[in-house]
Amino acid sequence: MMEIEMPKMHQSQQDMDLIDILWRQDVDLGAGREVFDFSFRQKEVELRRQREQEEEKRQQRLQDQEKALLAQLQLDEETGEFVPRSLPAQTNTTNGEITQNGAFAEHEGDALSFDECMQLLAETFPLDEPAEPAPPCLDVSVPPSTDLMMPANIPAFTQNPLLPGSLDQAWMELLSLPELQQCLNMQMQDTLNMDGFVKLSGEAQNPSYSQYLPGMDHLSSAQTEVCPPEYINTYDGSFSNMVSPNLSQMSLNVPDVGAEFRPEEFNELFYPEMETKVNSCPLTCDGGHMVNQLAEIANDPPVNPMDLQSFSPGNFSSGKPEPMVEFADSDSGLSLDSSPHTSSPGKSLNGDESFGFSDSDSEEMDGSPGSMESDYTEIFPLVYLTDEAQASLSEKSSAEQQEMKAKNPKTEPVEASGFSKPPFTKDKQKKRSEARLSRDEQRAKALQIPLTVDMIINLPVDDFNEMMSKHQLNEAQLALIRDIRRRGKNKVAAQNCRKRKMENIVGLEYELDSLKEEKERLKKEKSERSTSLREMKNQLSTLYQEVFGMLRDEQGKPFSPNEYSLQHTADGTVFLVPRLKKTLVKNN
DNA sequence: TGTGAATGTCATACA
DNA sequence: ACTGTATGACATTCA
Repeated sequence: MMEIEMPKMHQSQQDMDLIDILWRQDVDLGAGREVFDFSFRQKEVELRRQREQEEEKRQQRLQDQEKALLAQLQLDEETGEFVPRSLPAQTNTTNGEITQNGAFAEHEGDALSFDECMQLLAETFPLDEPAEPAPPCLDVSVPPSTDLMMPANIPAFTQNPLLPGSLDQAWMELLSLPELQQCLNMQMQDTLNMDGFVKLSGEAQNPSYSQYLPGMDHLSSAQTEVCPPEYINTYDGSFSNMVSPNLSQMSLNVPDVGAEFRPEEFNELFYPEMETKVNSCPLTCDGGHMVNQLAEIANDPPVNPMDLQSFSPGNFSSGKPEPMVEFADSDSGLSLDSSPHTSSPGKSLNGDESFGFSDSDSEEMDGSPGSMESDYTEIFPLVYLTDEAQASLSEKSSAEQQEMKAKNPKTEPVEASGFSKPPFTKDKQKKRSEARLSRDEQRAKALQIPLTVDMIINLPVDDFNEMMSKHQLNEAQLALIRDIRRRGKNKVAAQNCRKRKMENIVGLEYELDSLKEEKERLKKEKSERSTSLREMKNQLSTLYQEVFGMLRDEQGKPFSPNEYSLQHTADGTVFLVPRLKKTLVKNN
């Protein structure tokens, strides 16, 4: 339903992002999404003009870019993972292609500008270019249909991270992919040829990205191969500036915008298409035809699924063995609670959930079988983004993907070298905590919260409030910040609590041991005293008998023990007391 | 596959 | 009323 994305232009990027989020969340906005996009066409015109101007500049840069491309291709040859791809016949049209085109054609205004872009691209980057020695991505074994499908998907992911400044370069990167070029050409043709569009079915509108992710991975890895790390790195920092929630998911449209384009313009121009394409892809996959192809791609030896990690410019979480989960998440706008792993659906009160960033959602991500969220978050340390990011749902996924991607280059080499070795298995426990933290960071980034999680959690109340007042934050952002702060503090509190509990336990155990020792000591002392007392009594008895035996009466006779007894006073004086008399005395 | 440990998160009470 | 802290309970992940 929401898959048929209407052209979305914004009064402000933030507003539109919010609208987009709500839209994805099926929140009733009371009006069609296009209502919010009225400025789109106007901007499109502006973009068109700007593009023309920028075209010249881009032409100039073309040669340099081609050089870079060649270098990248060289890298591919070194890896040996990629086999030169034979360009599939453009006439080869798959369901997915049609769907994409249809979806693409859905937006009349967009279609026009896009056509121009495509033409421009075609002119700028002839198909024969990519036909260079080491066509990057796809293995020869990959079916042509796959090529058709994949370019639409992958390029978008790689594209996202591009910085405005390096956009043209990144674009060249993308263009270096034969599949992409083909796809672009096909789409252009289709766009020109197809007046109508294929209305997406419900299925299509509720895509299961997992189906084509393998292919994505494939391309991603290819892309990785193509792009030198340093080259990739150039995109990471600024990617946030131009990131559109959909961009991360979208496939190919990005490219033809001139390098001079500002990120906003870029997004505005292509966002609708991107989104449409994203949605359309699943439909294609649903068609079943593509599924097999994708499966083939996934199984394609040259490309290791984990190569995605190397996927640089911060788009995708492709590092995940099972991209499906990630997409499910990114797809959260479509079906947040659909996941069976949702720990507590509808539990969130803070609004995260409504934006697909709810805890439950996160849990879903983590908990999903095969989900590597925590793992890849570990691998891809958080990068704090600027304010320009979007607040849309898909944005979140894109943000995560970006992070993952950004981190990928680091882990990539190892994993790439050892395919058999399962990734993300080292220091998981340690990484896990990091991943947890980064999850909130991801949320914060997704909602373009201008504060770091660390700041949010650790700032004193006054400083925190001051910081909050410095930024204009919407409801969702405020809610998320509150949750992050609450969770962060509670996390620390829980850690302290457990620490104290353990300390208490240790202390009690120590005290118990001490008391046991004391008890033993006292028992031993008691025993000793008893022994001593017994000895003293014996000595006293002996002395008594000795003394008593020495006593004699007037007649020289010994006293009878039955009639007399010895008693002594406190001063040591001893008396011989008759027992009867003593008894009488006692009685008295 | 079951289990315990570690950790995060939530709910709640309290200061 | 709001915020922070403490803690029990539960969930998740991993070895």
